[in-house]
Amino acid sequence: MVLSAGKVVSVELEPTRERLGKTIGEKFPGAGEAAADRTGPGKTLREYSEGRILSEKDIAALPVDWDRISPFQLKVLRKTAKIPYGKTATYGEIAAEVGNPGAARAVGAALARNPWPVLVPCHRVIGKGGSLVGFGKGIAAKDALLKFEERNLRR
DNA sequence: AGAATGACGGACC
DNA sequence: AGGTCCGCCATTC
Repeated sequence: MVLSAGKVVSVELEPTRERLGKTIGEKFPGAGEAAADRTGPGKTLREYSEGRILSEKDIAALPVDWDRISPFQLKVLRKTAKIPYGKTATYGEIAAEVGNPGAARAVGAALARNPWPVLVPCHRVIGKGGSLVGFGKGIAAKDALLKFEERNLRR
């Protein structure tokens, strides 16, 4: 996870120092790393990984730099943030909900550049009919995240 | 300004 | 089920 001016700028599923360094250096000069902070986004991400069921409120509470993204992507991310833990929505549904029915493909493009994967639960957006379509870290990772959430809900 | 680019979706085979 | 083709839409170069 990378913070810039106290706001979440990037989240890595399996961060390596090389990747973080690359992200920080190339995309967000001046940003700092907050992988293990005890409060704020780092804490939220850690709790998620430990199985805590995050609510929409938890996501909304993140000090996210909403200015860095386009108006359309902003709408898509906000709508995505409302998908309940363990539930899923389709690209087409998100498109319709942000007022651009038919822009399913564009929704995919917007989510593909989600600066805060996992925290803004883009892994809960799937293809119509339940197909898992793509995911930045791979279909397997997407599947794993959904299974992970199902398990936690059943506990 | 125009063309290329996808984490879509629907039609068809 | 799986593969191709094509129309869509926001973004990027």
